[in-house]
Amino acid sequence: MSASQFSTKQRILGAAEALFAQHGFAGASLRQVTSAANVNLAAVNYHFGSKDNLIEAVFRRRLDALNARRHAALAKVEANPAATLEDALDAFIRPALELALDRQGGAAFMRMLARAYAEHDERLRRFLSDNYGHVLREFAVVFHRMLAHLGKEELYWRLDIVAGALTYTMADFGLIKRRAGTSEAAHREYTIEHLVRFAAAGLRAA
Amino acid sequence: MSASQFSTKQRILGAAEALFAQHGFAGASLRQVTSAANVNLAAVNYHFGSKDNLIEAVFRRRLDALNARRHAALAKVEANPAATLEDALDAFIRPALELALDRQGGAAFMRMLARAYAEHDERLRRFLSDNYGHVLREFAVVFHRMLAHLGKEELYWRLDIVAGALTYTMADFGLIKRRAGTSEAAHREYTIEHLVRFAAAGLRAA
DNA sequence: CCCCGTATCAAACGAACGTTTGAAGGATAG
DNA sequence: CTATCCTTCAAACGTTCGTTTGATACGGGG
Repeated sequence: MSASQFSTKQRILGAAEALFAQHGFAGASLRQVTSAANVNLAAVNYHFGSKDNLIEAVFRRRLDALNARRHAALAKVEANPAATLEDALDAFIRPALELALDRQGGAAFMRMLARAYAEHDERLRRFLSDNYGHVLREFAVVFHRMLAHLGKEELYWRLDIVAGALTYTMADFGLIKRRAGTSEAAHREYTIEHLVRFAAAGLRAA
Repeated sequence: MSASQFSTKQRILGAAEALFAQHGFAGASLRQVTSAANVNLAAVNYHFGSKDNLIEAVFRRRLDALNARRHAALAKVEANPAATLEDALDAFIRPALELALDRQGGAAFMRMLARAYAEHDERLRRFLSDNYGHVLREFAVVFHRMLAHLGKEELYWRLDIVAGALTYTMADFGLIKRRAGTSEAAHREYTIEHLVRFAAAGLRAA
């Protein structure tokens, strides 16, 4: 049979991620997911309990690592007295972009994340805020220190735009083919550099 | 009865817009829509033919006017030899923000638009591109002239970010309460000015 | 008056949904 | 070998979905 080397749980998570990215949480059915994962329909409820729990598990699988890497990168920025706004933005962007460009469904995950961001679903927002909000708040503190000339209201409003722009853009990156003749590493650095410059210009604008 | 002053068709369009914004196209059912609109379930298929046609009608009702206003504003920019990048961005942003801040469901429409943008649905993309893409291409030409120092690839990529950021942000504006003591007009101008400056800084960044 | 096109209605259609059930497999420990 | 636990399976549960149907009411033009 075509069952892959991965466990039932992992196959479900991978298929769900891809289908949620493509059709949304309401639009992708458990029958589509289990069929794509080559597992029985009942396996979802056996391993995850419910569709909602499956959705949370799909987030958790990637966000635990992403959040940890962002946190570590930000800690290095905070330890460096000469760190710039660009360094802080790099700490935010680089882990996400590396995830978006990996070969194991990371691109699908970023598209799913962008959809979730746009959905404004209250249950999902609370889940994300409760489990991963603290790192984002750490970033907000650092940005506040680096952009002290902006009022708190003005800063939050700009961070909102930047976060939205970055989420949108990185979600698209898995889809954009890179320029011919460039290595993946070069493509990643090129992209990060431009995203950082773009975001920094917007945040600093008088 | 509580039937409003509007026709059955208009009541369906209004209810669908609000519910699509909140729950998405797959997540909002025709039973929810017709119940909120106080019309019979069969009215949707009678007046619009299908759910997909209803979705297109909801877009058409707002986008015809929005696109026309953007086109007119851009024509003024093109007629003015001294026009700046900020003027062109204003022509793009102002009509959308006025729509987002109107009192007749415009905020819901912008949220719906942002969701559609994030969904990457092929059918919907083709519908939007076929019906409203020509004005966006006109904007691209103007931006290309005003940012001649950027390569074509670089320009498109930045426009992509800016369009995403603006879509996201304007979708949120209907939800953000304005600062106390400011008139709606002042709030709108304040917002437009900052969005324009933010976008211009990102587009021009070296 | 009757007719006819428009509009609304309750009711039902088959299909697809998330979830549950109970039996069958398959590995491991005693 | 038997007993036990974890996993998988086909089948069915009740609900909700988009859509269709046929009857009913309404409103001018012949």
